[in-house]
Amino acid sequence: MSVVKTRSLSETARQLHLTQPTVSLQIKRLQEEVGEPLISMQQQKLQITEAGLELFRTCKQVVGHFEDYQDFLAELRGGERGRCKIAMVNTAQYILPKLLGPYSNLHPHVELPLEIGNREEVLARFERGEDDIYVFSHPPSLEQAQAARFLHNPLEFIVPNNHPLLSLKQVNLTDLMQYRFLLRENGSATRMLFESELQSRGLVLSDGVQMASNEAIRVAVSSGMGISLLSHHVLPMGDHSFTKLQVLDTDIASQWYFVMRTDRHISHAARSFLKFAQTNLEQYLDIKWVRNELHKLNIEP
Amino acid sequence: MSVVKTRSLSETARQLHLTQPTVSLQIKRLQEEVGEPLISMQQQKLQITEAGLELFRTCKQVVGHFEDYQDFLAELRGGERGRCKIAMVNTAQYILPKLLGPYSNLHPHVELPLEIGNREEVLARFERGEDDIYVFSHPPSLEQAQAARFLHNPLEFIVPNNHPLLSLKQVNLTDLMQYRFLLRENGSATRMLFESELQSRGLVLSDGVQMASNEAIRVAVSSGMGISLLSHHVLPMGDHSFTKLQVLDTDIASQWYFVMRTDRHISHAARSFLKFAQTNLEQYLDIKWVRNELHKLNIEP
DNA sequence: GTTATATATAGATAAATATCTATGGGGTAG
DNA sequence: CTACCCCATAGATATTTATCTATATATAAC
Repeated sequence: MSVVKTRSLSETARQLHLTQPTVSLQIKRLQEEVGEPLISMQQQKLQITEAGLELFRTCKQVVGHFEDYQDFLAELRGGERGRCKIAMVNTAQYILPKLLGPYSNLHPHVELPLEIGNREEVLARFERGEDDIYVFSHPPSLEQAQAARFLHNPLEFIVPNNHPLLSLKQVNLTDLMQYRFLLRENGSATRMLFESELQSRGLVLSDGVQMASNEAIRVAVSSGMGISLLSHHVLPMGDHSFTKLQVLDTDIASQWYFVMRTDRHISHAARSFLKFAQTNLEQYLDIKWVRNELHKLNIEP
Repeated sequence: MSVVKTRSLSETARQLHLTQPTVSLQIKRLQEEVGEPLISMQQQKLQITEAGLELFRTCKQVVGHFEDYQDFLAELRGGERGRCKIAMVNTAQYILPKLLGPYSNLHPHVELPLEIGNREEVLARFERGEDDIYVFSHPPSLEQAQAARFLHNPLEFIVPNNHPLLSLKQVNLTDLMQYRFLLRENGSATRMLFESELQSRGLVLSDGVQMASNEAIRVAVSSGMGISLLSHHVLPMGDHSFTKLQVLDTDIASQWYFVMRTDRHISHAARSFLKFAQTNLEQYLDIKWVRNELHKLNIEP
């Protein structure tokens, strides 16, 4: 490269802190490799041949490509580019987009593929290490898991409008047992939490119906099919097709956690997203429920 | 590269006839060099990371550029591309384009810079080795020169229309001596030839005027300024503003030669042009004058 | 549980590579 | 004509590189 600019082997050697024979030999070998003369002497001046010039152009382009790659790496490292795969349990899909949206606007080149499943499915993904970040209500207590709470998740009882319970002055958990309960499938965090509450108080449901999604349950309650317990964050603000029920002696709540594997490499994009979350949780989520413990995650490089 | 396709280090090793540790180590070192993980294991399957994929793309492009360069070299070697610098004496500029035109159409990517000068100038260029091919009437007899005749160059006497000589039944060289002769500068091949002819016959010109170009001489003769001796090839066919004079006892002619240096690398384009000339001289030049001795040049690689 | 397969690591080695110093030849400029 | 600058070549050497064998580890298949 330098030879093309200086048109002199000796000068090149000086610039590169090499000796002249070294440069001479390098050029000679390069010519043998190419099979064509790359330079020629003309009136004691070194000329670059056509083949030499074209090789020079080729090399410039190649160097350009590697520089582009370095730029790509820089963006990757800065968290401006890359991929951050997130797997979350169903309930979280109502709340996480409030964070993902602003983040995605700030880092448009970061891919954010989302996986949504029930607890069991997300757990399986975690065990296979398919994603960068997992969102659980009840993080697995495996040693490869590091978890940090970020949001309080209060559960609320909902009943159809005009339900008999609404006419009572005050309602206790026991009062609810006689009604048909609509619940998510076994293993769902909400259901686990509810059932353990019942068990610890020695209560038993008289009638339970299993439904596949939070929306299905909400709509079913609205149409009088039964009563249920749902995450506060799942209930649309302006929806009056059902009624929230205050149950005096009961306060069931869980937390949401960001979970990561300790034994897997943390992608720059994931690191970048978590940092963003750590500093912006309060801004994008209802500050009433925010529980920012993201510092517990080991996200520094 | 193969790793990206096979998604397996062992399989790659088999395909490349290497052992698995070799591939493993190579990838490891590549990752250390890049400073980012390029592959990752996921459920026992090898995944390529973003950084890895981007590097793969970069490498494909780089390989592409070198393949382009190989194509360039192939064209260069086939004489379809490159440069063939030709320096010729003034007189030759009337005849050589008849060869250069068809050749250039056949090989549009070959650059054909032409240098035109008087004998002295072209000789200087030859000595400095500035061009690939030289065209002389009287090739230098240096040992670094190899020359091959390709065209007979008869010289013709021209006189103004209605010149007294035209009324003579027959004209001898001696008859011309009393008239003013228009001649090219000293060192011109035509002049050299003419003067040596005069000298060998003990003749002396009474009056000579030196002019810089063949055209100037032709026009000057037409306008009655004197008489001259010019190459047959310089005289336009349909021009009747002057008259050719048959001189009985005199037949002056020279030859045109392609000349090359033996001590310089012959460019593929030059080789290609000379081959073209060798096989097509008769087609593009008046066959009456062609003297094809190009086989004397050592133009095989 | 045993076997097979995939990747990772350590240690050894032969080949290739990048250098250097020393020297020779050709040409230019005092 | 001599000193100087340029490039070319030869010989020596130290480092780097590519590669192997042997072995360990983890997972999947039987």
